Amino acid sequence: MVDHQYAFKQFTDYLRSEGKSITPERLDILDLVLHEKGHFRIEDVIRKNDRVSRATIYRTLKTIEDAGLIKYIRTIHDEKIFEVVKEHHDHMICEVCGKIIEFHDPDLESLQNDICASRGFSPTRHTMKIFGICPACQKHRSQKNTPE
Amino acid sequence: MVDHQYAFKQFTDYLRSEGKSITPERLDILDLVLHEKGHFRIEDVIRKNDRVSRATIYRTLKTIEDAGLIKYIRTIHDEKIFEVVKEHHDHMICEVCGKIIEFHDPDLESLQNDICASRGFSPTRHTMKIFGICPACQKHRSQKNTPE
DNA sequence: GCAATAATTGAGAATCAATCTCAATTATTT
DNA sequence: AAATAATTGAGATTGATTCTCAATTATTGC
Repeated sequence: MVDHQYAFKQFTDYLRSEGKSITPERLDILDLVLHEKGHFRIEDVIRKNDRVSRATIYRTLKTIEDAGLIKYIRTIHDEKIFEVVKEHHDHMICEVCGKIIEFHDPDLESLQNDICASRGFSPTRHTMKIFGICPACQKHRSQKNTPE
Repeated sequence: MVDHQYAFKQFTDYLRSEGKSITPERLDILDLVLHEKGHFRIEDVIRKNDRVSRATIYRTLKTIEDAGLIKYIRTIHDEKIFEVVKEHHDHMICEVCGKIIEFHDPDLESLQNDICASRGFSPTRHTMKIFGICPACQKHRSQKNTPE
């Protein structure tokens, strides 16, 4: 879980450092976003909020993203899915049910650094997505295919 | 480089297996795509082709993608960039000049399989993008920042 | 090869997410 | 509290992509 108070401080610090105003709209959207469980879409934010305009929601999500508090990934169907940034992690995406599983592997991180170093590339960040079938969907499948 | 003749066979086989027609439009687009050097955008195909309609280009690129001959990645600016599928590889993307560097690392592949196995996830494919600064842009930067 | 059938194409309309415009409003600065 | 600067909202606009459907072309069965 993310510390809301800390996130708000990070956000307001960011806004001040950029000479941007601290507005109720921006704080409302951040609050809404922090209360989202896991992953959410822009339309979720638009639907759940009856006060802030669509344009401001788009603008504000970009601002929150610039502040480093949220980021998005793309599903197989090219949908933008946002999430609150916690510690760095990568994603497994189930092709059957769409479930997004987060994982982190230190070996993967160091291997990536090695790969970059050997090619003179200076990495700032990366994304890795593994598509496949999650454990639950594997079970369903084998049940379906196994006659009794 | 990709063997064009083999690619055409793979494409026509795919079309037949799906009950789809083999049309000059489809073959033209595949031919154009195979002649693209490296990475290309849909608008490149639209511009370079004066015969086939925009709608058919969109439809056909999707068909060629379904046939497994091309795929796309997203840049930092969310642009769709297509490429002809060769052996599997991942990407480094320069945040300064936009250059796309392909790489392949067997250790990375086996590590991914290990990670999936330990979580009961059955992988079908993955994408990995490392964002950062390419060797050439690093050189430019250090030159700029170094007074003479 | 030829008719019957099925699939594809093109032109432009439609859609959809995202962005822009600009006057009205609100936050910040002094 | 006034002056200044930034933001907001409503709706228009954009731009990429998809859809529609009549006309065209490919495939199938003889």
